[in-house]
Amino acid sequence: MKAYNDTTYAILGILTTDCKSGYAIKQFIDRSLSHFWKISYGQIYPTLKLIVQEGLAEVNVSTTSGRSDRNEYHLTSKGMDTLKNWLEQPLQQAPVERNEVLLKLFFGSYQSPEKTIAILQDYKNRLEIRYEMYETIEKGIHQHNKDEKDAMYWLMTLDYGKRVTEAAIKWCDHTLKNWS
Amino acid sequence: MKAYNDTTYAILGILTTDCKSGYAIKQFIDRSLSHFWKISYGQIYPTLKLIVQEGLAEVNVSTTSGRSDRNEYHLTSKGMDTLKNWLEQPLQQAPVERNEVLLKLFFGSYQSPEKTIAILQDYKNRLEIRYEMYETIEKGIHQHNKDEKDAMYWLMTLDYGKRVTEAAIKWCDHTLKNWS
DNA sequence: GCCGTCATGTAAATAGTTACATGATTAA
DNA sequence: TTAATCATGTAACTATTTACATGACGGC
Repeated sequence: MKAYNDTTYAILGILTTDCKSGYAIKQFIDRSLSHFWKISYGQIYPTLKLIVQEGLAEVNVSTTSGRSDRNEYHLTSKGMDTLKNWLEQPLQQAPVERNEVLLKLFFGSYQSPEKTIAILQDYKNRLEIRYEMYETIEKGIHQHNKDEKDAMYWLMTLDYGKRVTEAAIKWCDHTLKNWS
Repeated sequence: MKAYNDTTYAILGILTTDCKSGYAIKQFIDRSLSHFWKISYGQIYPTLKLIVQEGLAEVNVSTTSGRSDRNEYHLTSKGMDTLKNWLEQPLQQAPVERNEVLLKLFFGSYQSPEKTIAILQDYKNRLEIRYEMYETIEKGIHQHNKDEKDAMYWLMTLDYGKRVTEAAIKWCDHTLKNWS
């Protein structure tokens, strides 16, 4: 079976929900997937074109009064098979997360401790904002998608985000404490 | 002050250690930086060329008997200033870590629970291997770089890796328990 | 009339990996 | 002599972001 990149599979997956247009996909990603996957329009539209070319989805124009026309993409059975096949494949080598904070900290001896502390404090603030965002998304799922069979899986990914973010916040606290 | 990409700053930072050639930089990254930053030769050599063009380092050929000639790069004061200036800059918007496991889990309802469990188990194994790698690097720093002023900072980045990985492992356990 | 949202798309630039090419030295 | 390590580099490809271009509709 032909292989595609993960971004293509992400879009195939989203097309199983009721997000069917490029615009709706972008919104879905920003609202529900953004803690572990981001895609820009510059990737979405060309990828949708590819998906149709490959026969993984069919497109039809939906005209709703009071709205711009939208292209609706519907998975074909070939598209669904392709998605399921990818789900079954073993994990690829995990790409290393590039962490700008750690990179700066690594060379911290060329900087005053005050500056390093400021960076850590800033990072901690960002992590806390992120944690709150996860909780907001979580509440949204509990309220609006409680019955959906997908909801449980979506909540698991959020739980991951919360746990890892919490550990990072604790590391900030611990590291900051070593200086005071 | 002119801006470069983070990979360029990473290389400038490494040139402050006693790794002075492209080959030595690659080894240093693979041994000490690989848990949060990876760079391939395809980036290192062109970037070193750029660094010299920009006057951030000077190159001279070192001939050691019984070794191939190696190009040694030495930071200029302009290079050192550029590094220090970057260290002081506030953090950029943190790029989202793309996580293939979470992406597959997100669409887990299109797969049998057994397959999902297998993916989580596989992920947990990888995380455990990664955790052990961190401990190995940590021991190496304790033994060989104890006196270096950088060592403390290097250990902090490893502590981050360990804490975050531990949290991810616990999430795997917790998520797997929900199915059994 | 203007702003926000809905909606689709492309071009150029940037970033990064992979595969390839080359060649010296050393130890088994 | 052959494999491993040291050493440098490029070309092609893949991935991705950013900035731009366009336009409709609804509400203030």
